[in-house]
Amino acid sequence: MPELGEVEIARKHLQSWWTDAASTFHLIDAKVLKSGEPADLERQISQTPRAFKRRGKQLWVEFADGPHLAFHFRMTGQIVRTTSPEERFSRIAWQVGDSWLHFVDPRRFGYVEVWTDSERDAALAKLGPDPHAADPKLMREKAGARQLKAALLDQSVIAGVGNIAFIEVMWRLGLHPEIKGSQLSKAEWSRLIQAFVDFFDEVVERDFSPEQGRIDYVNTGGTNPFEIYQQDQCPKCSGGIERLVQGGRSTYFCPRCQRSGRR
DNA sequence: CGGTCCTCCTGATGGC
DNA sequence: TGCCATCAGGAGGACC
Repeated sequence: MPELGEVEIARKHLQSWWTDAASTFHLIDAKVLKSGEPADLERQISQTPRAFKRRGKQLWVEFADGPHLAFHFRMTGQIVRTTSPEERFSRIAWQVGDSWLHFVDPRRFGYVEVWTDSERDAALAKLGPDPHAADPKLMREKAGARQLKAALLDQSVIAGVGNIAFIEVMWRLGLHPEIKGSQLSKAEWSRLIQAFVDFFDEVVERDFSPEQGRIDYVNTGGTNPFEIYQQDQCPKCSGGIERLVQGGRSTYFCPRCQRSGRR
């Protein structure tokens, strides 16, 4: 799944579900293995994991010995636990005890990589800090003259923010979505960063359950738990939500409640 | 540098 | 019912 909160939930799920070496392994769609050989993947997945780690939307698993396994979910990837080796859109399946774990990804934008230590370090070097570790002064510099949306979705500036988090947080702070980073003071940058920390904490608090086998949002027939994203009416003023497109991505916002920084 | 468009892929949804 | 357009949580690259 997509943003920091859902990836953190996937990390916690793997941690509670993948407690032993896999006994059976199926690489159902070899295309999802972006780097490394199928044999490398099978060898690692058949070991007992030592640590489950995450930065932003990047998840990886470390083992006592050998390379690491990295997961990136992009738009529609997620980790699912079932009792069957058959699962719709499963690209990789492995059996742990009585459970089957699946890397499920209908659109196949997501991928898995086998990482050496130096490959891991190189991948992480391209990512900015998680929101809780972000420095407002540095953030403001790295945002440059761009619109906030472009800067915040740039994973090298801050890691983990996606389209939904951007939309929800801008509404919470009353900021117009077309505002530029340079229009915000350092104090306002601090509030912005804290709002992302709060938003992602709430997602994990609301949606993580060790027993729950999957998460379904908006586009998969599930519910929409968000206040502005793909909504019609503003919860604050009851006015209509509007939609605009920035960099090819939809932005939903309330033109009455989000006037701050309006151009 | 910044903005826009396209691409990867497969589905759900709504209009006609 | 069928057909077509549009949109979808991400991100990299081409191009102006």
